[in-house]
Amino acid sequence: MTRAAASRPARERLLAAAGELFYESGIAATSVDAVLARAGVSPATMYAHFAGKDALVAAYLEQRHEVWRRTWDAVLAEREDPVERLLSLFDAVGRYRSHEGNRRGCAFLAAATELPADHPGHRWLEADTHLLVERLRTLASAAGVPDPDDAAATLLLLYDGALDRFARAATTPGLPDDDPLVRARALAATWVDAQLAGRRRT
Amino acid sequence: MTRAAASRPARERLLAAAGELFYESGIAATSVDAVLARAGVSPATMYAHFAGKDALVAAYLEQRHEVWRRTWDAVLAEREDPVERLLSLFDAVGRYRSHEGNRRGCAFLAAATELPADHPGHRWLEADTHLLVERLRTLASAAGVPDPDDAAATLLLLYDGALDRFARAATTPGLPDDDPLVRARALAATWVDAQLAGRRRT
DNA sequence: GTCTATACTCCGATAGAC
DNA sequence: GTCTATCGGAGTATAGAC
Repeated sequence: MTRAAASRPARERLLAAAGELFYESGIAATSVDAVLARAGVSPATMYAHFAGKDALVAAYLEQRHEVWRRTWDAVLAEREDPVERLLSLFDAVGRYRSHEGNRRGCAFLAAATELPADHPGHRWLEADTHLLVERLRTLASAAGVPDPDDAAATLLLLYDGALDRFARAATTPGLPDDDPLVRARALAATWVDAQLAGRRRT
Repeated sequence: MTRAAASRPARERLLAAAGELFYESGIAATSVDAVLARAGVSPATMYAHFAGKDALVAAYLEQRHEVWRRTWDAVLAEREDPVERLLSLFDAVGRYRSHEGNRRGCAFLAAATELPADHPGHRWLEADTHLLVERLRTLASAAGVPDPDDAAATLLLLYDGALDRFARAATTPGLPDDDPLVRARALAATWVDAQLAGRRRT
């Protein structure tokens, strides 16, 4: 019984296995063999679907990017208040994490430290940052924040901080257990309120 | 001319080479051979000083931890105002980065995503978090912040966020160029002021 | 499309001389 | 303490049959 359930197509099983192993153990530390074993796929089949490990890594990152984007879309679709829409970033992270079962930090930031500069997967790291900055800028503008660029930079800082705290908690269990997302969201809300109050006074 | 200047002892050259390569290219992606080549040291010499790659990695992390701690110590020694001492974290990061020439993010968080849970270097990742939390808690208490645990958690979040923005900037150059440390420090200062104002009113 | 078996490179670590 | 030379194993990728 070395094979996984072969009901789903091989490509799908490979991506699922890669998603778990790359995220849990790191990309460089995960061998192709390990992915093959978990997916229950032979080497030749994998190389029929992906040009090599680099291509598999890129597909893994693309998959995460798409799921994350759709998760945020879904949360946004539930919000009407402009400020709530701006702060939806933190709610979307919470939903993404609970849905995907992510215990560690941000897969894209982890990949950024592991991949060489010319790796094909780099495209998705840039796409992640681009999505965050552009969307935050647009939402901040719609919410009436005076300086949308400034708002995007501030919320991105709080977002990164919250995700890194998850990574820290994974290595050092003895930390205070409060939810970094709640903290980051609260700080963001306070900051946005101050910005809007400043605008009203001006 | 494949050898580096052999003036310094081999162990020192190995640590210097490891410090550059592990940080720039990642730990798992850096082979022992690459470290040996840059240090101008033969394999046998390295294994006379370090039990293996894991031990070299642990020594690399210990070295970074010590330098970082001393840098923060030096900045703290220059500050007398309790609030300035609490915020010195961000100034210390700035000095550490300019001194060490770090263009990427936090070496400890990067290592946390790369190293398996039982790696000997894990001790220094915990030491890093422990130093941050304990020191921030003590400094916050001295500054008269009502809830020192809360303050430590908030400043740690801003600290992590700033460091991650550096990692992001390394992968996506098209971002707004402002200094994340300045932003994080400003947010921290505002938060601390609000805490102190709240205490005075209470 | 998928498998078994294998080629070949690179890595981490060691043996033994000086 | 330091070197040269090399071993054993793991890793990525391919060949060829079904």
